Amino acid sequence: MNYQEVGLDSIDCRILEVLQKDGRLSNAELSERVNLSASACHRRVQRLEKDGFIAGYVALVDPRKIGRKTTVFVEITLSGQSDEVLSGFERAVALIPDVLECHLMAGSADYLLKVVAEDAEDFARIHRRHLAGLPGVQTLQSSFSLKQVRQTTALPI
Amino acid sequence: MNYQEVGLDSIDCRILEVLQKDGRLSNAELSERVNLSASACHRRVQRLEKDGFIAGYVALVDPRKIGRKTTVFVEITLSGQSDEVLSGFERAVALIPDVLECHLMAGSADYLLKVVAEDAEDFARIHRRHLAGLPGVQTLQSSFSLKQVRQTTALPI
DNA sequence: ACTGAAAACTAAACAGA
DNA sequence: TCTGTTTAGTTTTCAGT
Repeated sequence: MNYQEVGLDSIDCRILEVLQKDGRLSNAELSERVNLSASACHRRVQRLEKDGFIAGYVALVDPRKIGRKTTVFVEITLSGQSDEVLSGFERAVALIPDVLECHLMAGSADYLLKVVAEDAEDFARIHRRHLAGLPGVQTLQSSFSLKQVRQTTALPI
Repeated sequence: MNYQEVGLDSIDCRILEVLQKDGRLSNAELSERVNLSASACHRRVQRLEKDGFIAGYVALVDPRKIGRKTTVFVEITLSGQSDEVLSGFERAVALIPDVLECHLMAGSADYLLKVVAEDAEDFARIHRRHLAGLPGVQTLQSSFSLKQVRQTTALPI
């Protein structure tokens, strides 16, 4: 990344790198890791939060531990591509908690959804109860993930 | 979710729900939100961490703010599906920081990668420098996301 | 940008239901 | 065993230099 283009210096980058790995670091420890006084560090973090570089802090829950062992990618084609069809679909998708991601894809009017389910049977239920009934759906194709080889929330800085 | 099956009670679930939205809540405030004394709450959180329900805490960095405006899903077919080919591929993929996710997909020996880039040109660079040279790659198809309709790290509990 | 003090928070020990 | 109370030690926050 060329960090100067987005208004950061190398210490800001370092702060983001560290907090992306451990969002609960105390300011005291963070400041040590980036070689800054605690107060200077604290002010930088506040600025990064205020300016939206840090969108928030979250706890990551292990999906397998709570029984969500299955990830499915669903490709959906809509029957039309008017703004109403698209935004009606998007509003409806946003209400399904099992859908973690929804992307409008280039090329055709296709959406790619990332869905988490307990198992294949549970996905069938989600499919029936939530996906099949989405407004404007023309085709719908599901691909199951067998194994998550890599999964990170940390962006390269 | 049927939380009892995974060894949680309704308060544990509530804690996970809350921490998935705000991972930096103080124990004092968390305990208020879940109607528990601070110490009881604190012990539950520690248990959830120790038992791996909480995999960690992270700061979420806004990809657009740091210039990563483009998400691309890449579908890769390997030339073989022996364990060596697969694990060689997986080891190599894990070293590319631009690849946020890599899934082994059911059906064929296909992988689905989620890649973040600054723009299409930057993706072309990543493609050339990192993806094309991955061991065992047979075919490689890229789909660009035009718009992130929904993006959450919070699992439904 | 640093210092120091007040306020808030954490984490452990102890006690009761 | 689970919850609540107390307490000592940290950390955060903010005013002053």
